[in-house]
Amino acid sequence: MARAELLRQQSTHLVLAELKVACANCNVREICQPAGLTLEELEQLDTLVNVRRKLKRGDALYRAGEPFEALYAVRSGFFKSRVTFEDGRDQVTGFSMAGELLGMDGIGHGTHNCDAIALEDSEVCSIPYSRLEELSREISSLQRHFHKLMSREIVRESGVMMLLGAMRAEERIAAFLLNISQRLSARGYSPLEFHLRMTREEIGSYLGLKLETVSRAFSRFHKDGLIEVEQKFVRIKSIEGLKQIYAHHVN
Amino acid sequence: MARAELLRQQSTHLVLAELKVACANCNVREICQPAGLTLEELEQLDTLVNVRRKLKRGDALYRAGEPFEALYAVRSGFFKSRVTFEDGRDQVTGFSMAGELLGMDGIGHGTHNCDAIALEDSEVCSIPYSRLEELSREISSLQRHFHKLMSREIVRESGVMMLLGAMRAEERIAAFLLNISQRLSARGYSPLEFHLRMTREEIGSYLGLKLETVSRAFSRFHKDGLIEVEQKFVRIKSIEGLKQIYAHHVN
DNA sequence: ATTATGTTTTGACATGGATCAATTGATCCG
DNA sequence: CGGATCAATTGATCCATGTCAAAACATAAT
Repeated sequence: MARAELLRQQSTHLVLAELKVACANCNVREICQPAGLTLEELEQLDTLVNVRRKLKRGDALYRAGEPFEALYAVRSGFFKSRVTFEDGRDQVTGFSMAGELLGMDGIGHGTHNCDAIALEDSEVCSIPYSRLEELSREISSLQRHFHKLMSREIVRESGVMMLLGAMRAEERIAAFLLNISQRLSARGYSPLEFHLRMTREEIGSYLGLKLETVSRAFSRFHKDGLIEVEQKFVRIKSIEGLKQIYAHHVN
Repeated sequence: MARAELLRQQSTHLVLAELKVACANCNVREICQPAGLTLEELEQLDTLVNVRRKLKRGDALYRAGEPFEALYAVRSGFFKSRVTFEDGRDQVTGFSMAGELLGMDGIGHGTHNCDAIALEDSEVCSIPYSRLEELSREISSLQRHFHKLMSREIVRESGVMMLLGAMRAEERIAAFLLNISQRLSARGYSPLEFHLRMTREEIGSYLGLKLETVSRAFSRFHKDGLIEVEQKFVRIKSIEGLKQIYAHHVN
């Protein structure tokens, strides 16, 4: 065996070993590690999640139109997804934080349908889609898990349609804050204090509102004692108060 | 073998035979029959799509909260999907016509997330989900096909988010008409003349508008010579004109 | 057929959120 | 450090769409 080949193999083994350790310790296991895997299956999984990628704030993980090859598990950081219209208008379609899966829009037509932009320095694990297909034919719990993630994305989006189609400005913004709070909480962060990674304009785009309206709602909530805001830092003073904003509204 | 058991088997065979014929002639093959299947695989597929169900106008195919068991291929007819809010407000999240797949929202949490209501007498084939999982582990083209359908649902919904979040009333309605036209066309119907199966109110709910706004837009389009409308019947006089309504708008 | 119920159209008016504009405060960068 | 750029707040005004109401029309029920 040629010396170069030996070196390459060693280096590959090193990388795999590192990853194995990394995956075992990964704090965002919920994506790549469905429950009830055998040891053998776990080792196969190590061959699935194979490449890490670091992004700086503002970098695109992928862009609309690029060929689709992999899904991405967010390990750390924060992303927005955005679709752009022919005439230049765009719409933020979602925000993704650590532990969430990105890129499922690309499967249907083989090219990405939206841009995924890092809102802070971030790190993702890429999951080559063809390998995921193979493995999920062999490991039924992986298959089931993956289907659930896709379906939940569908459900998430109908929730946003509800926001956009049937709620008024302050309701949307209260729902938005509660949603962020709940997702952070599910990942072990404080549900009551957090830094928003996106601008008022990006929140507005996501919610179908102008940035001024978002800002005014924040001020209003502050005046009513529901939150404290200082730039991107938010402290929720009354979860219940926020919930009432839209629970309360009659028809 | 007991006589009853014999009878049951015969009857099962009969049903399967009927279905085989039906599936082979089915005009909405795009859901259940990915390209490139072997004969053997085709026979397996016959065991997948096993039950037909007829619905009258107004019937629910399923309702939010019901346990999820199957996906449904619309064979004929027309459905709306609808999510309902705690306080009673609801939002139409989509319309489904023959050849489209319904129910993918249920996979993620094991219960349906929305109601699917027949807007006219309709017929569906049900596809038990557990069987689909099994089969798509064996037939990779079926697996791939199913993943594409789910992904396209995600993409469809981001398109609706775009409508709701970034477009004005007349743009939304022009886009809606063009979308219906294009889907009918893809299924061999006239793209220029069709019956809307839903009310102005349902269109409005889907588009985040009030029924009066929908009605006024139709009148406006008629006045401008873009369409003819008579109740639920629509004739498109100028596809280009409709396209310009939103292509035209500058930021 | 006749009545009852639901759907659509159209007008008059109200309003929530957009737009325009000015100021202040952050953050980046040479 | 100092200027430049970007983000956020707040006020004043406007307008697209919602709301309310009435009439015409369509469909279903008796």
